[in-house]
Order: sequence, then C-alpha cells, then structure tokens
Amino acid sequence: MTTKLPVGRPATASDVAKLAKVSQSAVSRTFTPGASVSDTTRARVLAAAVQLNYTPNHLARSLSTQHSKIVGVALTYLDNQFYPQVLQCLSDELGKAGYRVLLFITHGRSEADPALEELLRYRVDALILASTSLSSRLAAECARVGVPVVMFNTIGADSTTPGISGSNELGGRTIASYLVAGGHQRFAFLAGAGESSTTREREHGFVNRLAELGHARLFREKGYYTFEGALAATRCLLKRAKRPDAIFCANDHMAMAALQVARIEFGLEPGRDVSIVGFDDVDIARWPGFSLTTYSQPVTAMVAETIRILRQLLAGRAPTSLRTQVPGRLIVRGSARQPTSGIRRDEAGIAFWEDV
Amino acid sequence: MTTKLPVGRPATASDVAKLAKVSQSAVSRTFTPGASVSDTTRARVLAAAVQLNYTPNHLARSLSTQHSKIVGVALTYLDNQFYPQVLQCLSDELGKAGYRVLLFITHGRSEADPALEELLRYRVDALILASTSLSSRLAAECARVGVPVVMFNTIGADSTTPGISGSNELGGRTIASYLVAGGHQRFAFLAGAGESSTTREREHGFVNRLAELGHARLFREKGYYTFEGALAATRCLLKRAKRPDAIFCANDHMAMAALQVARIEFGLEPGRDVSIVGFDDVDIARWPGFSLTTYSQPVTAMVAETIRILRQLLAGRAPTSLRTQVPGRLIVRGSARQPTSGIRRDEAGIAFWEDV
DNA sequence: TTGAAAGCGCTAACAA
DNA sequence: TTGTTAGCGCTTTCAA
Repeated sequence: MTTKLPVGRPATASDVAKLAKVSQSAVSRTFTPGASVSDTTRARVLAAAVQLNYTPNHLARSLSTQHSKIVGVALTYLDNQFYPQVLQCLSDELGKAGYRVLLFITHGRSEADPALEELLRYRVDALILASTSLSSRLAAECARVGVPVVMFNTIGADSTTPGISGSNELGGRTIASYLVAGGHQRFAFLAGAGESSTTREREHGFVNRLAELGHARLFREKGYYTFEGALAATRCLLKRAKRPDAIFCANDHMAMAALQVARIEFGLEPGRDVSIVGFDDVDIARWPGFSLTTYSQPVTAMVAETIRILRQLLAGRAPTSLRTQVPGRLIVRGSARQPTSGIRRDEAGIAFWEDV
Repeated sequence: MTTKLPVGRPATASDVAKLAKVSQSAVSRTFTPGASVSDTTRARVLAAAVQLNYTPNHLARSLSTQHSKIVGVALTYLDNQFYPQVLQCLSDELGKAGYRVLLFITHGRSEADPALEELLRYRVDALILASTSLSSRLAAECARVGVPVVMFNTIGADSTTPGISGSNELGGRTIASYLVAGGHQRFAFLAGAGESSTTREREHGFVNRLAELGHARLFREKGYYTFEGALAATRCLLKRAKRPDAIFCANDHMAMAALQVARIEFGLEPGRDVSIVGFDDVDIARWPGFSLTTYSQPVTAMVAETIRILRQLLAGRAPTSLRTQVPGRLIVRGSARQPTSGIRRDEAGIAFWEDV
C-alpha cells in the first residue's frame, strides 16, 4: 500500500506512469485540462498520483509552454498601507487567473537595482510595476525582451507602457472644489517626491481648480511620501504666522502624519481648526482616530483594470488603453470642514461629495 | 552591430553560443560562478550575451539543479501592519541569500486552501508559514514531500516543524509586571483567535505573572485579530460597571482599536484613565496619535533567525533548534500609566522597561 | 579548458 | 484514446 516516495525527491510524471503502467504522456494529459484521456486511464493515473503524492512541476512545464504562470510585482515600500492592500488584491486576482506573484521589493534605489535584473532570470510572464520611484528604464528593458509590463499608480516617461492610475487630476480638482465649498481661504499642498507623476497630477488638478475658483495654493512643502517627511513638512506649514486653513496631502500616508502633528503638536483639531485631506482612502483612513477625508483610489477596481490590461498583453494583443484612469470619489469624513451641501451617501452608507 | 533578438523569445544559451562560436556548455560555465572557463572564452561569451541581451533562465536551471531559488511565503492577511513589515524584511534577506519570494496570501480559509497546493507545483525550495491561522496540516504535507518549512510567529501542533516566535510567554509576564508596577488593579485581556498559539502563550504568561503578584485577569474578550473585532471587544470591556483599568491586547493591531474606542467612544485617555498595552511594536505604534506601549517582536531579528534556520534546512541539515524565541522588550510609551521606576533608555533613545 | 551528450520534468506533435 | 518522440533551456558528467 505504501509505496514510499524517495525522500527529498518529489515524484515525477514518469514515476506515476510507471506505477500506473501507462505512458508518461498519459500522465501529462491527465493533468492537462481538456486533454483527451479515457476515464479508465485517468483513474489509474490519478490513483498512482495520489499514492506517490505527485504534483506536476510547474517550472518544468514552463520550459515547453513558454509561460511560467508567474507575474513579477515590484514595489518600493510597504510602509504606506496602500501598497499592502494593492499587493493582497493583486495576489488574489492573479491567483484566480492562475498566476502567482513573485515579489520584488526594492528600496527606492530605483534605477540601478540589481534585484530587478533577476526578473528576467525568473522568466516572469509579466511585470507589474507598482511603485512611484521605479524607473521607466526598467519598463523599457522589459519591453525589449518581450516581457509585458503594466505600471500601477504611476506613469512612466515613455508612453508605450500601459499604466493604471486613480483619477489624480480630477481628484485634485475635486478636493479644491470641496475645500473652497467648505469656505477655506488659505491652501497648502503637501507634496510627495519631486518627480512622481502622481504628485504632479494631483497638484496640477488642485492648483488649476483653485485658480478657476479664484484661489491659489499659497504654500507647498515636500513630505517625500514618508511619514517622517510629512511630519516635518506639516510643522513647517503650521508654524507660519498666517498658517493654511486647508492642507491637501498627496497621499493618505502623509495625511496621517499631518493630522497628528496638527492635533498633538499644534492643538489644532482637524476638521475644525484646520482641514486635512488625503488621497487613496487606505483602510486605516476610516479609523475613528483619523476619520480622514480623502479622495479614493479604489484598489479593487484598479487591480481589476490592471488584470484586464495584463491579460490583453499576455494574450499577445495590444492593450486597448495605454492610460486607464479609475474613477475615485471624495470620501467625506471628519478631517476637513464640510460644505453645507453636496454630501450624499451611497448604498453602503459611505458619505461622499461630488462637484456640481 | 545590432543582432536583433527575435521578439518575444528571450535569447537562450545556444543563441549566445552560436554567436560567440563556442559550445553551449561554455556559455553555461561562464554564468556559473567558479566554473572553469578561459578568459578569452568568457569574454567572447559575455560579449555575445550582452549583444543578445541574454539572461540565464532560472527556471530551466532549476530542472537540473533541483532547486528553484524560490521560497514560498504564506500569509493570511496584510491588514495587520506587522505582516507587511515581516514580508519586506523577509524579501530583503532572502534576496541577499539569492532567493526570491513567491507570495501566497490566503484568506483564513486556512485548512482547505487550494492555492496552497500550488506551492508544490512551483517547487519552492522552502516554505515560510507566517500566518497564525495556517495549519500544521500543510506543514506536515510539505515535510512529507521534503519541502523544508519554518513557521514564523506561530507554532504548529506538531513539534517537528521549526518555528520562530517572539517571546510570547515572557512578554505576557513582563506586561503583567509592568502593569502591576504601574499600580493597576483590574486587568483585562483582549484575545486574538481561539486556537492561536501566540494568543495562548501571551495570555498564559500574563495570567501566571498576575497570579504570582496576587492579581487576576478579571476580564477576557476575543477580538479575533481584526480591527473591527477589537473595537467590539473593547466596547464590551469598557462599558462594564466596574471596568478594567488595564487592557493587554494580544497584538498591536487590536490595541490600536482599543485605544481609539477608549479615547473616542468612552472619553478615556489612554495612559491616564485606562492603560492599554499591545504586542509587536509595529511601526505605527510609535505614531504620536497612538504612542502605544507594547512588547516588541523585533522583525529584523526574527527574520534573521528564520533565515538561519532555513539555511540549515536548505543545506539538508537538521535545524539546530525547533523553537527559536527571539527576545523582545517592553517599549514604554504613553498608552499605559508608567511605574515610578525601572524605565531606561537605550542608545537610540528608546524607552523600555525591565522586570526586576 | 573545452565540446559532446545525457538528462532534469514536462508538453506537444505525430503515428498508431 | 494512446504511446513514441522530439524538444523546452539549462547543468553536469565524460572524454578529448
């Protein structure tokens, strides 16, 4: 009964074939969905497989099929909760599509990161670049060797790599409208890192809309997308003689810092004494201690779009869109003074605001 | 000059060999550290490789070498910031050791998760189970097929799988001592999920030490390791007629919830009106808005131990230890009333407390 | 130091 | 429906 498998050496298709007294290809076919095998053969193979604890070697398969069913996901840092959320969702959805995630966490050393060379060694079927500081150089390199790339939450300098993002520009505009509608007068922007496309677009929308409404972004500080950076930046902002009454932070992660500096170091209650708005709507933004008003980047929808584009690429087709912007909403919570009108609730009871 | 590589088909060793006018094995050797190749051959191969943009196919290599240089990391959820931190550190350290992380995020459906079967398909060289709710059944299964497994922050029911954990029991004891030293009288424990070994050990240490000091754990609620669960549990705790004056939460993630419920829903200021202590010392625990007193599980050290054990396993040796407990410290911050003595500071200025 | 050749575990024609 | 056979890209003897 117990055909002991040699320890340390997983059973192979040949082992199974031998035991089942069929050819090795019969085994292969049994494990290939939609291949033609008789019920009897399949049964015998399956029985032998169970006995030997056989599982097809995906890596070996990749040699003949030319696809590894592995997708590389490159991220810069997991401090900002947005990225763990993205990673989790990505892993789930790719899993459903039969792909596994091979993780590449770089450290902002971006350009010359040697780890990324490894991407190619592992013959990932595709690469998802979910990182603000990852270069388009890498994207270009992958394109050259024929590895499909899609950029998540960034856009590269080159416009040939498809990218998925939230509605940065519109989000910035909506936040401007919201803050003006809330009666604010003195606007500040807490920027991320210099070159990032997300910061640029969000600020662009914000500043433009403010201008349309007869206002200006009076102050600007850089938080470099880090918590500590945002702490410092907020201090700069709030210790001014005539301090801003509204701060739009380029992402939630930095908004959390701003919130805490205002409340704890300056005794300013967010939503009453100063308004703070973020971008992303990460899970913890709704924690009661933050109650952060923010423009959402719906992770599920963004990931769905990413997968959609990815599938096109994997199928060898050209992407139907090079720039997919997933709509978000201004989620109304307590960290920014609320306008008297325009706030609605969806079926789930989530309060949001729409510019008229 | 430009020998265009066929699009969609990365160059192979044979392509390079042909171009360099050497044998394919010469190419292989050039890319095998410590193989014997003449300088001239190497140079020609390298030149051809660059020209063709060649990178050795790691997957193909794994066929002959019997190792994939891939380590599976299984996690349940990334909401609790501890796990993203662990993942990042793990990815870094494994990277240094030449391994890549293949991600398996399950959803607490633990036992019967089909995705985990895939682990074997990908012939991971080893598996790191960093998840409270993952079963030892899986560990056993892997052991059976010869895949080394190490459990991170859990211990399985079977004692054959090596595990790395923080100092759960000692941590629980230290927290008890600390709270008693701080003059507390009414103790509560906010548990995680029922079966988890971490909760059990932490509570065990806590309760035992309390008893030694003439106290008892008066209340106990389950937070199921989730934020929402902890919100509810804390409400139960705090709305009692004679409510606890000290709550030890089984991890930081739940302690965050407790903190906010106390402050916002009950108007109790943590550290003054009620003391709340966590476990893990996640990054956000030191955010000014939380200032959470907590017993640390040093991620870097825990990961280092994990890698150490893993390497032994990968080398085919027996692990030097089946249960590695990494020491932590009681990090003193503001969420729990401080005893009058015993608080010290390390070189980095971090305040901690040691039981006498 | 080199090349030829076998084999790693699998898929996919191709015949039977 | 089956088995045979030829690769997939690489490593690793084994001779030369």
